[in-house]
Amino acid sequence: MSSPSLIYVIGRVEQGVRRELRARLRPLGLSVADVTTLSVLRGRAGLSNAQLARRALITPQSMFEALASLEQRGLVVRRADATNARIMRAELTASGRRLLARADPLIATLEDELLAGVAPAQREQVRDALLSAMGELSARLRATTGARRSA
Amino acid sequence: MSSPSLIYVIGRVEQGVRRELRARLRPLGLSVADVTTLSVLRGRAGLSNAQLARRALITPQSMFEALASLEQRGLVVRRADATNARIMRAELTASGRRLLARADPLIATLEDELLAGVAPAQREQVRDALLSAMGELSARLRATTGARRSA
DNA sequence: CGTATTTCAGCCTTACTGAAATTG
DNA sequence: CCAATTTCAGTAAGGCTGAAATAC
Repeated sequence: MSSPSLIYVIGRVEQGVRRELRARLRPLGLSVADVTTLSVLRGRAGLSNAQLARRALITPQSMFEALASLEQRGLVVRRADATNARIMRAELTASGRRLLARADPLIATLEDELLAGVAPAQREQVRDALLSAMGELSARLRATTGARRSA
Repeated sequence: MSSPSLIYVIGRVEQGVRRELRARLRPLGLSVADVTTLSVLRGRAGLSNAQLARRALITPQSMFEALASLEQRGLVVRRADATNARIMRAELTASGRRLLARADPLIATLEDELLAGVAPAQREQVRDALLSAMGELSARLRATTGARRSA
């Protein structure tokens, strides 16, 4: 295989990342999906389930399950929106914030190990390229789902 | 979120890629895992289950399931190795090769769409960086599993 | 005997589709 | 009535651990 497709390489890397992450987060009692959701909420407190789903590029049904689990464990609280009683806005609890803070260095370490052989300037380019791809995918998801407003 | 971790971005992109791929491959009756395995076998006929697993960065148990399904559908054949009757070497059948050929353009198209906003020179760098990361992960997997010989 | 491979069995994570209820 | 959100229920994809049998 002289030139494996980028799609293939991304898949393999993510697979390995997921495995490593899973193993390292287990002692904290956190799954990969947990940390993803908590991280988004830290950057953007008060997002609704639907908004979170759009951000994470998954369906609202899937995000609902992740959120429910986090709420049950007291890592997240959800309160009805002031003007729309149907919308539940979520944010981190103090304990959710603390737990996520303990996960941060584990993730940073893994990232360093992963990119050990990549120059810093290249790392920037990789992130930019992937962010661009994420934008494409996000547009595509919105198109098929019918959602029109972004978070 | 001004600077999302690369780990996070890779996860989101792969998530979206997987969703798109799944939808586009469904008409062919192929899963993402199917195509991954078939692609590896096209490049390297005669790999054993254990070798395939190491290449794909998954456990031999997981690869076994994927292979069994492919064999059942006649897309792959497996024959005992000449010198070691325990080892089953796999390769594509004619129909497996044909089906994979029909999947190729779908994947290429998705890749183009994904990288629409990324310059060709940058694409190279992205692939190189991810290949480097894959190497790190591969070494890590081998370390914990105890496998020593590469495919 | 030790090691690698294959294989079986059970389970977990994570996401999906479909559909219903609520709210603005 | 329509649109968006939340939520429940069932299902699928994909991978994991543990353990047994086989072959060298």
